[in-house]
Amino acid sequence: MDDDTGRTSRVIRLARHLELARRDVLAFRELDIWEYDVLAALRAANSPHELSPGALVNETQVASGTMTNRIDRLSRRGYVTREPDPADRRGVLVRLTASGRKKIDLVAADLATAEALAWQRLGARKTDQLDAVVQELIAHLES
Amino acid sequence: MDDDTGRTSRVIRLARHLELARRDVLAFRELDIWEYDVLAALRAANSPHELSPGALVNETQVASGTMTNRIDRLSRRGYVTREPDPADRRGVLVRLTASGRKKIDLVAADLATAEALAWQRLGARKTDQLDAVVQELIAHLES
DNA sequence: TTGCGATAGCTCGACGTCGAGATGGTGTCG
DNA sequence: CGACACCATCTCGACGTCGAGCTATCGCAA
Repeated sequence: MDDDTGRTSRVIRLARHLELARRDVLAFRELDIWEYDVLAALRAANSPHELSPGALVNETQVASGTMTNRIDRLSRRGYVTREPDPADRRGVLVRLTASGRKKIDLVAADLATAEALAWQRLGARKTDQLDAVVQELIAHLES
Repeated sequence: MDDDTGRTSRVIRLARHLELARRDVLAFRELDIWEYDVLAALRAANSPHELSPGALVNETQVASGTMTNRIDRLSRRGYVTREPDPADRRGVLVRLTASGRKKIDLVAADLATAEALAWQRLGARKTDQLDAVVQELIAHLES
């Protein structure tokens, strides 16, 4: 099988499996995938770990109304707060709380363990090949 | 970059790009991705090109109520019909119409052209490597 | 045959997402 | 300094999905 449509479909299907596996790992910590995505984006921002809703929209590829809703729910859970942006009064900065940071660090460790194990079975040679190809494709598609 | 969580995230992100690209190609023919998925599954079934709603649920990984809704809309569009299953009076067989078959063949050709072009840029060596890795992973994950 | 647990597909209320429009703020140009 | 085009975020109604529960049917066991 080397038809191009099939290959595209298989990559999409693989990603679906990976997301499902991720969902299962996160379920142990009572976290949804979208919560992980938002918290991980905030964690990656340095210092006070804060980003604007707009930046989070770009990172996670959802509509603006969806992000408003998600920030609301994360803040109800105590993982983030909405701070006024000192540099732009229209703006808001979503900031990771101490509790949110503890949470994301915990689940990130879980995920790292689980996924390291999964990738290990493929062997270093093949994961390297995969990395090279995937990164080249992403680099091209995001330019 | 060779951390395992990052690799997983990148594969998921790549799949998202591929789906978006697919969406754009299908948009020219006024077809949604979910419509393509259902019609393609039916097209792959041989002879009268029919499958039960349950089989379509398995193929496309959506909830049963969602599939009912999708079959309704596809049948309103004239692409499929609901036939009684002669072997089981509870059952239904969703059958591709002539119009539906024409449609799926057309868009499948579009997709093949577009994606052949895209993969070509990667080079045969790398696409082969990708195929090998992706197929091994899928085989493992689906067992 | 009759009883009954399993199964197929559908119904429908709850919920999340989308995205156009509203609101208030910014900053540039004459 | 106004005027105005642009921008960030939130609001809210329309829509699709989910999934538990329903009805009709199946098929096996007694």
